[in-house]
Amino acid sequence: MNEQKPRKRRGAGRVTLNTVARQAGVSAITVSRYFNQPEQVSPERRERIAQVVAQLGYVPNLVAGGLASARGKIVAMVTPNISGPIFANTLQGFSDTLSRHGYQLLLASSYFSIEQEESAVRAFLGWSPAALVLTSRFHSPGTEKMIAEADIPIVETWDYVPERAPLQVGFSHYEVGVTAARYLHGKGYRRIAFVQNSAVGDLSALERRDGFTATLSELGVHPWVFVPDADRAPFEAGKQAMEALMGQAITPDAIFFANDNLAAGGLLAGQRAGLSIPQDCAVLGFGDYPFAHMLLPSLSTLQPPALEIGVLAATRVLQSLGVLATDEEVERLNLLHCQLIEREST
Amino acid sequence: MNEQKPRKRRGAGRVTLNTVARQAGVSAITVSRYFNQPEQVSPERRERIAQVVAQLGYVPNLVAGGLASARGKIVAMVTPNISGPIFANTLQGFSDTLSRHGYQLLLASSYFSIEQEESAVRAFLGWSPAALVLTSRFHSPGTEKMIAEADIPIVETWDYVPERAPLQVGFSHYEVGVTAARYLHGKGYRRIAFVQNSAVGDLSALERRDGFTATLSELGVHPWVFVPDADRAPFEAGKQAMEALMGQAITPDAIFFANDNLAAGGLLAGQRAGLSIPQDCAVLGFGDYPFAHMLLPSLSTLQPPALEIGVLAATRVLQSLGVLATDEEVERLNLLHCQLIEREST
DNA sequence: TTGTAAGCGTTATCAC
DNA sequence: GTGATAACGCTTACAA
Repeated sequence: MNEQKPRKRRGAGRVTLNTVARQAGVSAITVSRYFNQPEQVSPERRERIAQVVAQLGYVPNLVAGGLASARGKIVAMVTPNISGPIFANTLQGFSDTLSRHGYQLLLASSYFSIEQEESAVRAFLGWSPAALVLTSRFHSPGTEKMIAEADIPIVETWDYVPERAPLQVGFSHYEVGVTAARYLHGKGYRRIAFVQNSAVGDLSALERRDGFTATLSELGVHPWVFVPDADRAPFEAGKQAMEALMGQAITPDAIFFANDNLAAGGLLAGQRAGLSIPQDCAVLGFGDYPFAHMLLPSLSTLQPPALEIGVLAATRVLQSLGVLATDEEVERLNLLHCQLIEREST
Repeated sequence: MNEQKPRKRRGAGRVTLNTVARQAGVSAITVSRYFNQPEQVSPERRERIAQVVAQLGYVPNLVAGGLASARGKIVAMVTPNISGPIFANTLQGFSDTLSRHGYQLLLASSYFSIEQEESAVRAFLGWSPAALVLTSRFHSPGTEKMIAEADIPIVETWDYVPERAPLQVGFSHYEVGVTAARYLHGKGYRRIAFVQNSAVGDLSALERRDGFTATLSELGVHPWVFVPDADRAPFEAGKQAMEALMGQAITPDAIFFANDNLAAGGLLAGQRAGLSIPQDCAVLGFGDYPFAHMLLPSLSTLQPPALEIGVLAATRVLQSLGVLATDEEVERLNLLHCQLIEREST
């Protein structure tokens, strides 16, 4: 067991606001104002303080500031995962927009588990963040309680549910399903299947399915739904789906996959089996993952406004905090839309 | 201009350690111990406190704790980007390992700019994080100064430079170049080119180039280096490179691209021009991006230990903090290796 | 095992 | 425009 490196506690020797104040011959609060409301400090003192700050290499202690003001310049975000192709762009847009305004990002991932989300939210709240951003609308009762009581702006992203209390920045997954169904039906396909995501807990994907199947039924087409084994990686699940579907007596002429990873697996499995796509079977994905345009044939898909969600969520947060100006009240409902990207696979 | 939502300052009504202490009939410090050294609190009080905490929904204020102890349970990380395929896995591994031990991740991206990195580091230091993790060894003088003076564990990832002071968790990019050169030469290729990254500031990619060209020279092969236009997206830059290289009088029989995005662009441009790969020209990438195995032909590439870097970096951080046990001193030098993934494109 | 007292470094409040 | 003073909610140090 190694010993924790001994660090002097009571910040002995640390450069504080007081050190700067003494050196500059002003009071601590003036230095504080120099950082927070510089216009309230006379130009001469401003210059003097700037000098001392540079000379001493003073870095404001934001922890102390956060405690004193009960409002740290931190925004917390919980996302299902970081490394996936979906949420990464939202994260990037969110983080960049925030940091441009001096806010820091506290991040955790939930892996689509509402329990993990709850524990992340609980830990975050201890840092009294300026705002909290969640992904999707599905939370544990504990999380619901915390966000109801938290006295900070809460934003839910990716989903869009007007009747919920938090700010909404997202799109309707159901609508995505509707769009996909109309599109495939409009292209003349009539034996149409949906392939579900193998990741348990991705409830939004089920809404896409519901919109898809309901619309097909309305159009008089009986929709197939294929559910891959729960433990498979998406790419493998896509393969499994394609092999299973094309091995039947009656085969589909178009398949809508719950996401592009599944679709890519399906695409390759189809080609390996000698199918020509889209002639024998069209393939439609969801997500417009980075590789979608690199496949052969390139993958038709629905592109979610990922980056836009991140930027807009950050903007609404900053507006709620009064950092960014708004003409009127902060827009609570922000409905964005997916874009159908037609490529070669349909 | 909208007004900042008025929030009570002096946490009026907020549930604090003292509220809990009063309710439980103990002193504040006992409640504090209940959270930090539960074994020092008698079972009866422990149970009583647990009850009250649950009943009041008390959430410890980590900001106050951080200020008092000068050691917040936050670890800060600066990465070139979040959404790219490269660093995302490192980030994920890092974040997950940390959060398993109750530490939170403070994150910012630098976009390969040492100025942005410096400003992120400065902001982070204000939160007095328990540790700081950077990507690569290239920093501004200001950053160097801060990390030299900061009294916390510093880790540099992805690069591996034993002579530097911070903990190193990474691999040798130069060695990657050497491996690639030997591999292509060993396969019998003799007219070999390197395609540089279009992203300015990606200095590690230049080290791969150096290892590659130096090794080829040693092997008696004259290495080509193609530099795409600086403003192009990687995929487009790869296309440009392939078209330019194959348009010459003497064409290469193998190309090593600085990363898989470039390689994918090259691959598709080659196929579109009617080349068969690898017969007419072999293509080797770097990164093993998620799509590498989905391409047709699938892309041979060098796979960096991305996730492993993240997990190991977090482990070393936790060991340095005494959270995780170590037999001896914390390993300062952690050299990992890339793996050559041979697929169809070579 | 438990408690008391004294800060941690900043900002809100109010007075000048 | 500037300053003195008292918090913010917790943990360290020391005592019992």
